[in-house]
Amino acid sequence: MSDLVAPRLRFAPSPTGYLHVGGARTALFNWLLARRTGGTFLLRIEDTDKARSTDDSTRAIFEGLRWLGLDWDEEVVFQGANLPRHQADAAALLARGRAYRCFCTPEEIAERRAAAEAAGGAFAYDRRCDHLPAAEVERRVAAGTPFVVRFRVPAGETAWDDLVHERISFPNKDIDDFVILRSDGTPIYNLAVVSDDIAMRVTLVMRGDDHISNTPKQIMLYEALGAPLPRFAHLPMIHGTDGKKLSKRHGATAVGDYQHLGILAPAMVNFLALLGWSPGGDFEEVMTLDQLVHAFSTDGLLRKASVFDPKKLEWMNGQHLAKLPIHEVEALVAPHFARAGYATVDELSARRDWFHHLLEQLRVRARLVDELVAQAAPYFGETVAYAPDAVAKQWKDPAAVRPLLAAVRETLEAHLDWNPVMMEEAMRALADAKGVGAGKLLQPLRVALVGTAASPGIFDVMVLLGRDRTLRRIAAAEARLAEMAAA
RNA sequence: GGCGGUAUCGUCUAGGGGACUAGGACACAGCCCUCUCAAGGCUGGAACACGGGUUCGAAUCCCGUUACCGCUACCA
Repeated sequence: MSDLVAPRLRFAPSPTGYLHVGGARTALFNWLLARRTGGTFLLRIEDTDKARSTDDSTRAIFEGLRWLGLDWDEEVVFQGANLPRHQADAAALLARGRAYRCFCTPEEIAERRAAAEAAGGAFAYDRRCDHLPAAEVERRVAAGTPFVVRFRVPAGETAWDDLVHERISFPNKDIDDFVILRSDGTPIYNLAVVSDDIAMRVTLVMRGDDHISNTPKQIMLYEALGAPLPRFAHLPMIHGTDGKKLSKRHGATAVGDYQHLGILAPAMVNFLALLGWSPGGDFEEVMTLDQLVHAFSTDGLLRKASVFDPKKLEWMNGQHLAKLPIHEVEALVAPHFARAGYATVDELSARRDWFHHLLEQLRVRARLVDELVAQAAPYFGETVAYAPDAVAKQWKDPAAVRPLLAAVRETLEAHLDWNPVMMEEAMRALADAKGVGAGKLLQPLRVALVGTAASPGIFDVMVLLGRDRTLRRIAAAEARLAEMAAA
């Protein structure tokens, strides 16, 4: 890592779907290293596959990165715009004799491949077009015969010192003379990537380890093009709970899915950072983006694929929800409250002290923003919905509960000073006077106030609700209990 | 099939020859706290894939086996 001085890194997704958690993690590591070392983080959209690339996907990638807080340096590069250079590089390779035209049709290749496989062997292009006399090649080109350009793989071995795997090497004999330019003149992935990485002066290529077998081909291309080699770092994959590559079968796989599920961006980033990387030793797992930047190093990169555990992500989210400065939580969740129809963001900020108090009470009890929003319902509006299970348990004997709640209401009505200490003293005194435990009073009261069996401390609930609304809700509960007793 | 990669609790991981009766976190179970639910604290069960080496000594080094993953396109 000591030789990584201000590296130029890039994240190069193809816009054929939403920003996947695996891609997000790759982007994150590139970004983290760039920010840690004072390097540069570039973004390139690999849209050369026109059939599968969409503008929607491109937008989703931008939005996903922005949501995570991963900002990129310099202008976004669209690979499709570099077609002329890709073709020029292919032509240069042809001119230098490092590549050759191949007139074999896709059908012929497929046939030979099938035959080789039927014979139990592996197919390898036999270089027959490389042996064509120059005059014959000229004749076919002049005649307009379609051709692809193949790279002539030299003899020997191709190896590199991977930042995560150390030395990896491939005997060149196992690598086919791969196509670099299609018959329609467009470049194949490996050529486009190398051409662009050279043009963008990328010095460290950090990507998924599914690219390991592309790497020797790319290294040969760099050498043939006379360009300096970048360093390579191949990150392990992220798998689903069943150990298989993450896919829709595993539920949410796009970062946008988690955003909508109520995961906070800092939690998502924190969770992703710890998949395939570790600061080493004993460390606090809950970290801010800033702490991640300071702790990040390629030394901590792991080789083993990891399993994406949604349970731990939720836990992580709960941790961030509970630890973030309250104003940040407000900014993050207020829009969700607005969407739930409770109040507008402006209305909430107009009652900021109250809202912060509410969030303080709710945030340790929720893991997802959606849960928090759902739990906030009783604090907005006049009425509450009584949950059947809570009613069945705490209002089991309506005839006995009603007078208790009436006594609670009367006691509270006698106090004008609406503070939790006073209320608690009064309630405990009342329980004593009635000869019951505090729970016998407070649990039915909780149902009356929020409609559920679980909530923040009941005295905080009353403060949050306010004196008048609290008293009205108790009265409403008494009425309801009277109906139940009569039924 | 060929080539490449990987292998520590169910999961994320610490570990770089003796400090390992293998540590932490998530999840799970129990207890404490307590007006409920969370949060928090404590406790518990739970792993070095297998077989050979090397060494006085191996989770750590080497080889093999097995399993899993990736690549093997005129996809990226």
